[in-house]
Amino acid sequence: MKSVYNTHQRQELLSYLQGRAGEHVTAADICAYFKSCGKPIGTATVYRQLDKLIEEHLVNKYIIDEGSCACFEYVDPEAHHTSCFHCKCTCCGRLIHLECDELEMLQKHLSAHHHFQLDPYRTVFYGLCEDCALQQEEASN
Amino acid sequence: MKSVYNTHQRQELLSYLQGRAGEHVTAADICAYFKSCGKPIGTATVYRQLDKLIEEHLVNKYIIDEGSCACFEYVDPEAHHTSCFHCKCTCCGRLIHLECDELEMLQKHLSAHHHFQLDPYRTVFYGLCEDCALQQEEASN
DNA sequence: TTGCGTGCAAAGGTTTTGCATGGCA
DNA sequence: TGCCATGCAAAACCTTTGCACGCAA
Repeated sequence: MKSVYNTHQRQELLSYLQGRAGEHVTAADICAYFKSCGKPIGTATVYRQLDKLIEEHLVNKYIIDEGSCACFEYVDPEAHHTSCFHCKCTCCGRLIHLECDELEMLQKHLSAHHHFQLDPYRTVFYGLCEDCALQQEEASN
Repeated sequence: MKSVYNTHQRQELLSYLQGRAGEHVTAADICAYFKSCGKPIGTATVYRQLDKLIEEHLVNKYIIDEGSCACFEYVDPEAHHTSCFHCKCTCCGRLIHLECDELEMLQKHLSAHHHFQLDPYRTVFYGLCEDCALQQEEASN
């Protein structure tokens, strides 16, 4: 039986993440934010709290690229969970966040026809974002 | 105009990867292998060559878990028809090749509705293969 | 009071980079 | 010859861990 202490840091962190629901935040972002606020939170504490919030299903963790850092995102436990997918531009590094029914279809299709249970948290679509695709077109002309 | 030098190290590395097509290998594995052969290849060289092979679409990179190291795997360029997608089981590491019209639909959908040009070579679907999904179900019962 | 949480610093691991040398074309 | 590739070591990077102290319950 593990009790959860409602520390000042935990409250601040959770509140910050809730305020950015729908955005991706890195551990470094979080540390930088609280530092700039004049109420810094230790890096280790941020990671430890994030781990706990993940276990409580209040936060999701996304591994976009190895070598770069992980992204975290608040998930509203009340909201009925829609699958969230990510597109990463291999050119500019931009990360695009998608919630789309068609993509849930993909999930069902893979399950029904290919017996593969897609994990949207791990899966990242790589390609070119709109801007970079346009730039490459222009460059080739 | 970038030319590719066919160095001794590149040949050895490619040959090693081809011999393990269908398996996933880490950079550390590669270094250890060549060291044990008495013809060691520098770590930096391994990473640099892998990057090049990835750009040439001769090798795919897989990120199973953050914190652990990336996996690499040879992909037969002949086997690449129009659109070939890869599914990687995050449990057993199995790699599944998919050719499916529905997945081409996905590509078109992302392009049309999200202005994102999907790169099928880079993109890997992560999730559970049939066997591992069944095992996890049994385990939870 | 109990024991979990915090912060700092140091360690851990993989990957990247600088620079001089080596080798392919 | 010109340029790319290599190797070594050091740096960079994110993340985890050890330990003493602080603080919620």
